[in-house]
Amino acid sequence: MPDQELKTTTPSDDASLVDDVYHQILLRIIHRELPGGTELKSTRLAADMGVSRTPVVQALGRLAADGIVMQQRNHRAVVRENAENWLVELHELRLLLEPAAAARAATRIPDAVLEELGKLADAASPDNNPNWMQKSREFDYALHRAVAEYADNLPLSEAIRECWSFKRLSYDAGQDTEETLRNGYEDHLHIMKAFRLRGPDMAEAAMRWHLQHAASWGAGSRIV
Amino acid sequence: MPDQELKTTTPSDDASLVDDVYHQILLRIIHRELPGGTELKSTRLAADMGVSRTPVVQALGRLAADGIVMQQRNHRAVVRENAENWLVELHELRLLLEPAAAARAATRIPDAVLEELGKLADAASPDNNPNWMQKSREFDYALHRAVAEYADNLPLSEAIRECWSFKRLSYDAGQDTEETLRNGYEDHLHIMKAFRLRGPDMAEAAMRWHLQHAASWGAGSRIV
DNA sequence: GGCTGCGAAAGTGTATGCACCTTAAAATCA
DNA sequence: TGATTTTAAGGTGCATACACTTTCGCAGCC
Repeated sequence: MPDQELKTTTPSDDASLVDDVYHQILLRIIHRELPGGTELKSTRLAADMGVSRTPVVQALGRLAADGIVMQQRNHRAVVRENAENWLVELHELRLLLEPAAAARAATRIPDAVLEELGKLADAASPDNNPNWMQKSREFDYALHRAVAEYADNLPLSEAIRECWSFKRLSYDAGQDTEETLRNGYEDHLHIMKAFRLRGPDMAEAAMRWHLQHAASWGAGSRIV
Repeated sequence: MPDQELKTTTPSDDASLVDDVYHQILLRIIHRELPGGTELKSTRLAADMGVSRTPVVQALGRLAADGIVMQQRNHRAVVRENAENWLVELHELRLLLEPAAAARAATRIPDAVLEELGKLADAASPDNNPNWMQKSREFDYALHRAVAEYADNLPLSEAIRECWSFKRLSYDAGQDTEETLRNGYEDHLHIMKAFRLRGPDMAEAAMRWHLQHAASWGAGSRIV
């Protein structure tokens, strides 16, 4: 049992081995290190990562549920064709989900939450703060997460949340430049304004603009 | 040559134990037998179902990934509030996904597949066949599945496929009446016509009509 | 009586074991 | 040689084992 535990991505608990393994495999797929068609053997992966087969099997199960990997009973899991483009294609899905969610959230998000988001927005203002970039990412995340939560539809929320769990992959890889963050910040303020005015259509439009805008500067095109 | 004489379990096992467990738990949640807030202990569930803890843990992991259950490390999984309405709320998600997918599929679905679907449609015609109801369900499934597949966007396809994996729960519970099937059949023919004409907007409209129509006769409202 | 702290019982995450299935390579036959 | 059967190696699904964590009941204490 070669236990080569690198102190990399896990600063503390709350992340189980399964999550860890899941992300590692996913990253290797997206990096085209494990291209479509590759067979993923739980034994091999377990040995490579220095863990037992159990968490690997669980991670593969989740990847299969996500549709990133295909798994026939008693057969090895296989990386799905085009899985490398997952993050890119995901952007189109967000374009379907998030504007609709924003419209729903516009009339439901509580004032208190709105105020809280406003504070985060202030803290993230580029001309306000030295490390506004990190704050801006936090604001971004909080805003989209609030949209998901107050869309008041569990499957929709979860679909969006899952999109974001993938999006964070590119975040964590430090994919965003100062320019994109600044652009995003402006868009987010528009969404906030729509929320403050409680306008579903405005919120939907602002969100759609934001996502299409983001696509134009390559939010999904150049993933890591 | 293949020695098909096996003694273990049921002969028709293409479904693993974890799928089985997953569905059982989900059904019990939707039936409100395990209402929101209920703690799900892998040990108890395993004992109840007469399996080991391993497949139960995996099933719980998938339910957590779906957002139906929440799971903190080293804590018991707990059924999410409002999870009982999952299938109902899912319909709204389909309303976002499937029309868009139909529009995309309209220009991409191959002629051969269209023809194949046409055959299924004929076989499912109510005034054509004694057991048209079963055929109609098959046609329904094949059509929606084709929409997902030829939308040509992996995450979108998978989101739809997952919606359907849930929808089948109500199917399998024999939830559909002759009336609803007949209504659905008509709608499906319209979608087919839009596909044959290669009209994205038509396909989108036909699919949207179908889903809203279905909602009106309670496709999701009265689940099992 | 209500808190607080402690210890046993129960639960969780992960590793390991085992029976069966797949796969790939060796062995056999034309 | 090339096709086909046999066999060994390796993989999969599930069960079980075990260290560690949480939960819960029950003393003692104010």
